Amino acid sequence: MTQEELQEKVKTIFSLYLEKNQHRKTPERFAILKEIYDFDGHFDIENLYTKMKSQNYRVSRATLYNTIDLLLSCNLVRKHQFSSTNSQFEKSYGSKQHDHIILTDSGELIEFCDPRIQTIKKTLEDLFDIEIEHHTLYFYGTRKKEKS
Amino acid sequence: MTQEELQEKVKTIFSLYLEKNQHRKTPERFAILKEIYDFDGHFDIENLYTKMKSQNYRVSRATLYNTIDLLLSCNLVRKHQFSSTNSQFEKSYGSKQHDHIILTDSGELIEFCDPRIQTIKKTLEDLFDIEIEHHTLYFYGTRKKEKS
DNA sequence: TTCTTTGCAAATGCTTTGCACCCAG
DNA sequence: CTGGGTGCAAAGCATTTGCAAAGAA
Repeated sequence: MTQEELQEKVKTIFSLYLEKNQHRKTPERFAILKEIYDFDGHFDIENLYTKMKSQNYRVSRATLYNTIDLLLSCNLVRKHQFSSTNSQFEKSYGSKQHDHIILTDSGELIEFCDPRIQTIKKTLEDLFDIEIEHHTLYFYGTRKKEKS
Repeated sequence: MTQEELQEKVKTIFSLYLEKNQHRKTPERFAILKEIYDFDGHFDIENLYTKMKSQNYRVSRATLYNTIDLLLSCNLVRKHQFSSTNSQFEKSYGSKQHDHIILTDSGELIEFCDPRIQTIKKTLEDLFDIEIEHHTLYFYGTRKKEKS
């Protein structure tokens, strides 16, 4: 899928979601979606605000928070709490489900996929008779020191 | 281990930690540790503050935050971010390592242990040549609806 | 005595809210 | 037209910081 096809795809998904939930299709909402999907990696509200302001969008933080909530609801965006200060986000459509390792000394972020997390999920669903919608898994560690 | 023995044990651990790191052994620090270990389940700073105030302790939120940081450093307390609003804590010594399921409809919290998380950890350590200190794993879900 | 730690209050910073105006339906 | 959505500024709230006083070493 090209970047352009991805943009079209998520625009359609968002559009259908808004329709279904009787929310209006404002240009702001689609502009924000586009900016998010133009960007790779993690971002926070301030990043996004600055990025859009520098491109001469007229947008407010309130609308960013607002729209991100909608995008979370239709699973086009994922939310993270790496630190307790602010929330981080990333686009989620078209990218593999993954979890994170945070290297606490450097702040570096590693993404990984491990199928065993799905088997744990299944076990828990059966064991507790629940339906699991999503999960968050973070490992915190450091690079191994070389032996001297 | 009785509750009393547990209290003695963690007091000793904390004491040694403070010594080793050249922090002072103030009565406030031990009072806070005691209150935390007297309590079962999760709590936040406000809970703890109210609880201690109602027992006529003279204590400030600043000191609570401060002391909790020390207790986190010596692994006597664990920190959680269930929501993005505030941090939750729980005592960690003498209780099995466990992870959490959050039932988003009721707010109910389930604790579980799954050894497979340790095998994932090992895999990652080898794969990325890192040392993992700890992790957080939360599953978010709902009780299964009965078929009607 | 010395200098860390304390309580208090003010400050900070992310997020939410109130409100008048705007515009999608 | 109408009511939901927007930008802006103010308010909220958890956490951090500054500072004078207290007290551990």
